[in-house]
Amino acid sequence: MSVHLRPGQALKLWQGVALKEAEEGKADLSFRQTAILLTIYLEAPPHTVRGLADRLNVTKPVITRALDTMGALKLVSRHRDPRDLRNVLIKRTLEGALYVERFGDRIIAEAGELPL
Amino acid sequence: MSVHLRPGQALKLWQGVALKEAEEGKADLSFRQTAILLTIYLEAPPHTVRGLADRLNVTKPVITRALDTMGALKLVSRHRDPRDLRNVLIKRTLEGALYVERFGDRIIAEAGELPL
DNA sequence: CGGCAATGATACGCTTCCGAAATAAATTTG
DNA sequence: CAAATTTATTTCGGAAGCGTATCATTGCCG
Repeated sequence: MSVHLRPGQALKLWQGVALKEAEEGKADLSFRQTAILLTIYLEAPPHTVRGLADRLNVTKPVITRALDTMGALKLVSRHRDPRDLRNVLIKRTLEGALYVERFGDRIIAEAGELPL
Repeated sequence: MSVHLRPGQALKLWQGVALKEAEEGKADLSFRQTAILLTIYLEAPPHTVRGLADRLNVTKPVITRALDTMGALKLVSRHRDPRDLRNVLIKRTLEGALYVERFGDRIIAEAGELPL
């Protein structure tokens, strides 16, 4: 049983989630920010500024700024790496985990309402 | 055959699309902008500023500004309604249609690569 | 030790975006 | 026709984002 989507379904799914997120969302994250957040929460640590910048093919200030805003929203946190003080390790937070979980639920709910 | 997603799959799907869009995307649209764009392209016209503002539960200047930037990207166009000159009708463009179509394809491609 | 590389943050000028309020134009209503 | 309503835009001060370039700190290695 693989995940099959027709074009109309895929776009409708995305629209539904974007609509709900835009309506009540505190965040209004961009594609970049969303990619950063989900990468932190879905891929294995450790996550560093450099690593995320390479992963996303963007410059380091982009990551720094995204971490600033997401940090203010308590979605992620930063800690200096004790083993190499140049590094900053990006850690997950309880709030961030809840946000991501709720986001996943929203996608699933939208998918379930798609016309067949 | 309904569209079923498990939490991990849903989030991985979103991450994959967001990653690709962030990597090579010219736009880096926010949730709001994405919702506006997809609503214009998926729902039946006519679309007006007021209508979109109500649909998204945001203020009108938000729509005006989004149309400014998306218009600059040629993703949508604006035309005065000849039957009521107060209204602005938002129309689809060729570029926008191609963008949305390509976006749908990207979602489908990501969905197809999801682990089962 | 001393120079060099690597890492993350910051500065700069600019663009975009925000919400709230004010404005401009067109239509409807009394 | 004048007044009130509707629609979209503009303005305001302020926040946040961008890319490029530069800094400060840390580690590495000869």
